Amino acid sequence: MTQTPSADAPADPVGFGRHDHASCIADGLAEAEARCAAKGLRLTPVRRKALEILLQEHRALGAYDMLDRLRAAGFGSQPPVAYRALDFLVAGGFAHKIECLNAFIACAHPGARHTPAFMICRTCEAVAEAQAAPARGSLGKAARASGFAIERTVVEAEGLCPACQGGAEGGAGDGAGA
Amino acid sequence: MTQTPSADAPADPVGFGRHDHASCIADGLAEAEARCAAKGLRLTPVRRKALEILLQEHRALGAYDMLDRLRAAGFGSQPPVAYRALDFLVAGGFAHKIECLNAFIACAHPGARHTPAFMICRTCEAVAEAQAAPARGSLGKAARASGFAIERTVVEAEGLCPACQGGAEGGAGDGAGA
DNA sequence: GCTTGTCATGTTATCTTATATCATTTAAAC
DNA sequence: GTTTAAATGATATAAGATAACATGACAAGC
Repeated sequence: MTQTPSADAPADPVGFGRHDHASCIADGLAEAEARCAAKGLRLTPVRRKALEILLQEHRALGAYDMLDRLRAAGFGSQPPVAYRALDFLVAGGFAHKIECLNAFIACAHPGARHTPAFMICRTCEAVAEAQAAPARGSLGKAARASGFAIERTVVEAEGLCPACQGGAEGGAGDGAGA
Repeated sequence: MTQTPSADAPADPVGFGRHDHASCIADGLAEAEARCAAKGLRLTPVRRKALEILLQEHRALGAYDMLDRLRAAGFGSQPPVAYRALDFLVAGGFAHKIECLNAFIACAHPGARHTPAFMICRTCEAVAEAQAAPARGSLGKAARASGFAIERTVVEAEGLCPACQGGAEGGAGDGAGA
């Protein structure tokens, strides 16, 4: 079931479009280190490793998948190990939880105060993060009309990414252009 | 955007504020019966009871809460009993799943083909359903820009309902009650 | 009436996701 | 170096969800 990308795929099929994935990881870690230093947060080894694991894929990872990988990296092997690291990353804005998958993904816009929205491919499981402004649309209108005070929003769209449309739905195909 | 309060909301967010709750239940059941008859779906006793249970509250119910109530009503007591009834209701558009709560709620606009959005009070747990148009806002823009084809959206807002703002957070107002 | 196919239900078992709790260790502050 | 707070390790269990199979209800066809 596992598709282990990034092992031998030169161009990552995930993330909707090609990009310099190595810099995704390096930049994400550097950004997290800088922000933790600035805010007095402690990016401990297990937390750093968890973030690195998330950054390796543009897809959401379940807590137990994370746990497996942390264990493989020599960290503890009980659920709280993964959940605590993930909680830290989410609280610090370095990762997000995808509610409809019960899974976690590295934040694509760390540092920015933002309201994330996610596009989730149901075939290849790639996830792209966009900015949402739900409070400005019909939801915001309904909230104002009813007096509801929005504190946090969850916006997730499930569908097909460019590579998985048009019959190439097996996903993961290298040659799949847009 | 327009900020006209309360006057022009096309679909009122049932759940916050007082209303004839008895008719919520009666109307919901009648609507479901009519739509099942029209579509050849079977609203069996356990399914009907599950819908009635959901309609009794403007808040989300976990599958195991549902199971408890179904058991109390004389139906089976194993998880699939609740999950099957809930699956039927969700598939038929009579109920929705609130992803960030892992819980279920009766649809407030049955019959209408719609993209629901939810406002969830973190204090009293009341949930109101509104209409969303996520594909028209920044999410839709991002989807078009990246070539992502949206099939389903999850839009949920967590915050405080009118009754729970301003110190009266015990849910004293009980806007959804009786 | 009986058979057959289909859908729904009951039940067992198991799997996945998540948290409470307490002991121990590490890092930092003094 | 001692104190203190935070982080980690480990055990146990709660909560959410599904797979698999047996039984039952009911309509269609013989």
